Amino acid sequence: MSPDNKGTTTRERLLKVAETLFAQKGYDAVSVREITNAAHCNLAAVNYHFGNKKTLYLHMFRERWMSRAQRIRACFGENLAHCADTSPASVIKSLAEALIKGPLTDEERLRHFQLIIREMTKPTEAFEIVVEETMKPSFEGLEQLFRPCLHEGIDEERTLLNVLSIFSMVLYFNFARLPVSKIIGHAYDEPFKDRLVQHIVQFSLSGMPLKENTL
Amino acid sequence: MSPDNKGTTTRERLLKVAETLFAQKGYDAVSVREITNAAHCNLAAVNYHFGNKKTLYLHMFRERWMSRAQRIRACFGENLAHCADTSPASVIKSLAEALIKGPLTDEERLRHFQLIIREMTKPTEAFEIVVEETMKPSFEGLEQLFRPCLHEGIDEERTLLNVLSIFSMVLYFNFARLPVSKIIGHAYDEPFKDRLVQHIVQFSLSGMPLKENTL
DNA sequence: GTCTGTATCAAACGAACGTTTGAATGTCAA
DNA sequence: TTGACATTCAAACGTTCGTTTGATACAGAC
Repeated sequence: MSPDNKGTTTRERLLKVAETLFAQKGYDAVSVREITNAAHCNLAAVNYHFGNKKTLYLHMFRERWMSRAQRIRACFGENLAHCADTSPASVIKSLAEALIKGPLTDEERLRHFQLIIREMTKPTEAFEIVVEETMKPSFEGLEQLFRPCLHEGIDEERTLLNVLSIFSMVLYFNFARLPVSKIIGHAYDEPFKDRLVQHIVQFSLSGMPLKENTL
Repeated sequence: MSPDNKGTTTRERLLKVAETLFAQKGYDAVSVREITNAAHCNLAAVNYHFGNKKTLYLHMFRERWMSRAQRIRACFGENLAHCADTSPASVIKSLAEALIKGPLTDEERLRHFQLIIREMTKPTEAFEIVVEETMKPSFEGLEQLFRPCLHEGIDEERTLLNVLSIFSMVLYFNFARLPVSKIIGHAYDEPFKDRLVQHIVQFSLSGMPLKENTL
């Protein structure tokens, strides 16, 4: 047994290994044999604990991905609570920091966004759950936070477009590390993440049609 | 033979069908049999014309994807030429229109961005080519167009981050149609695309640290 | 001890995969 | 008409896939 497998059940190891492999390679490119080998268990374990490969994937998404999304949302809430106000500047900064520097390790964050990108590109049953339980509530929450600070003429759709645009940047800078690194010419280190947060906050903030007295 | 296959060679049909299927399902999820059935030719045709499945994919990317990227770049150039100046407003508008309303049909555009997202998520040999021959030149060209209009203190990295942010929005709103449609509550019709272009231009423009006299 | 249920295992299942083969076509110059 | 070449075809190749099976090990209850 490798050291990171001590004290864990076969079920937990399967979920953990499956998440890493599915994120790296995609559902179809990962075989059950590859998963069970990496989890140091028998081939039949997937069928015993989860019924089949597809159900393993869905359980992984529900039990691991969703809880991580929850941790990010909680971190956003804490960040915002530490701010003096709920101005758009505070909201965007709290959001960008939660997503880019937040509670996840670099590896976790990479996996997290790889998985959701794969779901967006080729949706499974997991996608519906994510949209309804994570994305919609998040976006509507943000929309309500921003609304009082936007000009009265701005309708809901335009507000949502603003939120989606912020989200698109966060998503892109997280999952497209490879091309971004190649284009900017250096790695994704901590100082760069700081610059990234700063950039997203500044870029998004000035991109929004704010009233003048709301920073 | 279906009507859209008249007057085409087996090779061309294979490339076309392969592109659609690879974009929809991803490389691993598409079998050679599925491709050759859809192309109305024999199973062995892939091996005869391209050697193997992987080489078919690479040829498809080189011959079809790259040429489409070229068409988009050409459209951007034409859009910009029709403008009175090369101000950031003109550049961003020309870019957003080329990418969102440009020379591609809706289907082509969907496939185009699905394919590049797949390459970003799980790079193959095709990815290196795209970065070097399409993305880098495009981004550096945009960076040079923007540079004279930005404050002197802005270094190259921040300029690139601005360009990448614009790109991230375009990319997101093209490939993530499904979640976007669900969140905004209606389809991706022509009026919405107009609103999208308008939004991206306005959002990006005010997000950039421009000198005051450059619109 | 015996029984019961949980968990793991090696081995095999049929199906689908990418690829290869060799014969059967059609085409066109000699 | 013949020969050379390009293309298509049905059939089979060996491999890997997801899944199933039946035996085995081991716990705690009675």
